[in-house]
Amino acid sequence: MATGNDNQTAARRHQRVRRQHSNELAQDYVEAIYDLIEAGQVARVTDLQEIFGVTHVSVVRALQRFEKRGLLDRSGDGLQLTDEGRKMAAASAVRHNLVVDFLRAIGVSETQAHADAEGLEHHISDETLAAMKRLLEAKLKIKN
Amino acid sequence: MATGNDNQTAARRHQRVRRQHSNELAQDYVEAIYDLIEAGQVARVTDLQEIFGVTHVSVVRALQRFEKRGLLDRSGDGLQLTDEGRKMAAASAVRHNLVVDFLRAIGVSETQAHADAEGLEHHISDETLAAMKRLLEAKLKIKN
DNA sequence: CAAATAATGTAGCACAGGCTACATAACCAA
DNA sequence: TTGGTTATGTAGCCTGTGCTACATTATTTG
Repeated sequence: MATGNDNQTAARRHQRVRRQHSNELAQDYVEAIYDLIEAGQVARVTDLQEIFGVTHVSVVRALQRFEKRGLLDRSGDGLQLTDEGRKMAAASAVRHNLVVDFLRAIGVSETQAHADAEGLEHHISDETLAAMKRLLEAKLKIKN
Repeated sequence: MATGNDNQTAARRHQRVRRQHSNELAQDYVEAIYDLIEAGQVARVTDLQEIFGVTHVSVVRALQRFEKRGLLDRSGDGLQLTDEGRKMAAASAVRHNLVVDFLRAIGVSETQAHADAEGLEHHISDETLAAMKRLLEAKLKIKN
């Protein structure tokens, strides 16, 4: 076919998805920490444990990895993001919000839009994001 | 906010994403095997190794797990799907194709649509899928 | 036929990301 | 002050999903 469905192309696509997976948790963590700080709270292990629905042990282990990766700083009282962590969080937030808005715009319920966005946001290319943004703006224009 | 952003809700969303992840590989495998068989080929370890871009060892280990889960049968010459495996493959294929068509419809390139669909298809709820289908049909109507 | 190649398998390692069980430390309350 | 509760940490286990290294078997080819 003309769809680029040879094995090599498929392999590249699957490798990309695996790369995306290995970044998902980090993005979710920095985003959660970012949101907590934005809300004027001190970001703690306990908060993350509740947000992600895992034990505090899983949170601590993840935070250790992410600290090593230079995304955050656990030396002080609450969790702090590094510049890189904040950058990643901001990018994730933009992506996340755009996906939610887009899903809402095509008629998905608030609840489901938020739920789906959680999984989808990590697998959307810049090109697709741009397409969603275009459609979102076009749709808004129609509504006015 | 009214978006259901309390911790418990967030936890449920993240737990759902983790469940989706634990099924992704199985879905990708049965879909690949299904496609090979549909194309009149004998599905072999080698094919999957090329399609997924991993070593044959990773394929063999994955196949062992999926055989235990009752999704496929490795007793014969080529790989065969069980009824359950075939059912999963068919469902995945429908989802996958709809996502590709939808992305194409909103202006994403063929190449990128196929690439993104690979990651997205596992995280889309029935509700969102239905919304995409509606928009797809509406768009087609406009085009005619 | 003998040697190379392809296909498949096993052994054993690494890392991510879950978990329980157990140890502290700090704080709060009777 | 002593005894629970909360927050955080470590030790150590499991599973999934990658990997390399090393068989084995079948097929192909000089």
